[in-house]
Amino acid sequence: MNRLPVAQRREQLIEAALAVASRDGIDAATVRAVAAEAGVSLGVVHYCFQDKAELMRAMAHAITGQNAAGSLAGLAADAGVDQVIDAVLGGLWDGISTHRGSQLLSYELTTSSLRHADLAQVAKEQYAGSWTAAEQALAMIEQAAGVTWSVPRSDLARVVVALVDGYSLAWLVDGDDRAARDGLRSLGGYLATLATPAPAAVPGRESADEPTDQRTDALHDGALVPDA
Amino acid sequence: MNRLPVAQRREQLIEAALAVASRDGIDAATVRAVAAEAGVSLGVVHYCFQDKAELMRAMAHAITGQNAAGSLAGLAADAGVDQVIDAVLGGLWDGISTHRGSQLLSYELTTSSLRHADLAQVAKEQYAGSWTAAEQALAMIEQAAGVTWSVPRSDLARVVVALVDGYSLAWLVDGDDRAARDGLRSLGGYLATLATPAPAAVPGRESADEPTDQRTDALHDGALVPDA
DNA sequence: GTCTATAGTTGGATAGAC
DNA sequence: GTCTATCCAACTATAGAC
Repeated sequence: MNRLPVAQRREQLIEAALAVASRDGIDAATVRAVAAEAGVSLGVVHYCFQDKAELMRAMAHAITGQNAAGSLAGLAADAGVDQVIDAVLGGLWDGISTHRGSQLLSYELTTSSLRHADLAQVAKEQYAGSWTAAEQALAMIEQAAGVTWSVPRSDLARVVVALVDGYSLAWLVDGDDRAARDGLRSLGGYLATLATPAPAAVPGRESADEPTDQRTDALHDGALVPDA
Repeated sequence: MNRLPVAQRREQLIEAALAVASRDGIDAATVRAVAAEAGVSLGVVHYCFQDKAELMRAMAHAITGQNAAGSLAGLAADAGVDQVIDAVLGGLWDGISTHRGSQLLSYELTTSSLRHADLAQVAKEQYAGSWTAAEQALAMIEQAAGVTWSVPRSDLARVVVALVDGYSLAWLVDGDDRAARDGLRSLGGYLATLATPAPAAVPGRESADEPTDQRTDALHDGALVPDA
């Protein structure tokens, strides 16, 4: 009915594809189903996208974009390292657990990408995006809490992404939100373990405690495992 | 050609399904493709399995079984905790990295299971199996190295599985075997952190070092992040 | 028990009217 | 730009000959 410019139509179709795929799975996101969801006819989709793979790539690009955006928001004012870390990880998990379908779709996209040459770039972009986002989050923690990491940020980012992936998968399977949250709090405790007061950034703050004791305490508090 | 008893024919078809799905992906494992791989005609598959879902369930059961079996083997004689842990994790990773297709198929099965009611049990069985296998591996480490964990085994198992999953996914995407191995060695260092000498098992061994210092040293050595 | 043949769907892609 | 109609391929599943 409505006559729209192609670019706008594309956005509408990508949105529809995301809706269908998040709700019913990647296999259900057929060209027909996407067209129906958007309320347009089959031909329109093929007019806007060369083939189905291009639609899937566009959809993947959209979902990784919103994932990256999600983890950026909501960082409180400067507080203790533990509080800042917990806030970031908590916000990250809220974003994940309130979008179960999207999260599952992300993994479906990853595995699909690893099988089909058409989508080869998708998985690489997903993880490049995740690692970058994790590094940025770590950088924000540094800035907000006035600390630096005793380990390269890129290595730390890889651990965080791996553990979040692992807990997300487990949560998708057994739905145990508590276990995931406890696991992430433990990861937070472990991260605090690796934070040391920044040398010059915030003067008049480095007098209280030396890093080494802080580490040991944080380890006992939570480390990577839920409190016994 | 050959006339086989049904049970044997089923095994052959399951094997064929695993071959196709590991090589070309779960979507390529159609009834037709499995029949062709096994060298039988289409009707035979429907004679042995009620429908495709039953074949997929059987295939999933087979792959989780061999995964569990894989992590059991190869545990050296008693040595230091670090050596035993590294041996177990190393063996685990060898099993994963030499079967890329199977590993990817496992994740495809998980996501498929989470979408299709027909396969609802598959993912639950996968993770029940993984967690159990991890707990058993942890128990074997306890026995072989003469230690106990300062944290519930079930919690520890969940961390191990999550991290292995996360690193496996990342490795499937970027193929960085080094990063995965380093990450797992770090996990090993972290696990050693939580191991304390067993109270009564091996007498004449608890005199040297008290647990607390051991923890701190292990943390500095490796923890969860590759050595800087 | 095994095969061929075929029914019945579904999905990707295109042609051509409007 | 949009829609209808259609082609073609691939899939699951079954029926029936041998």
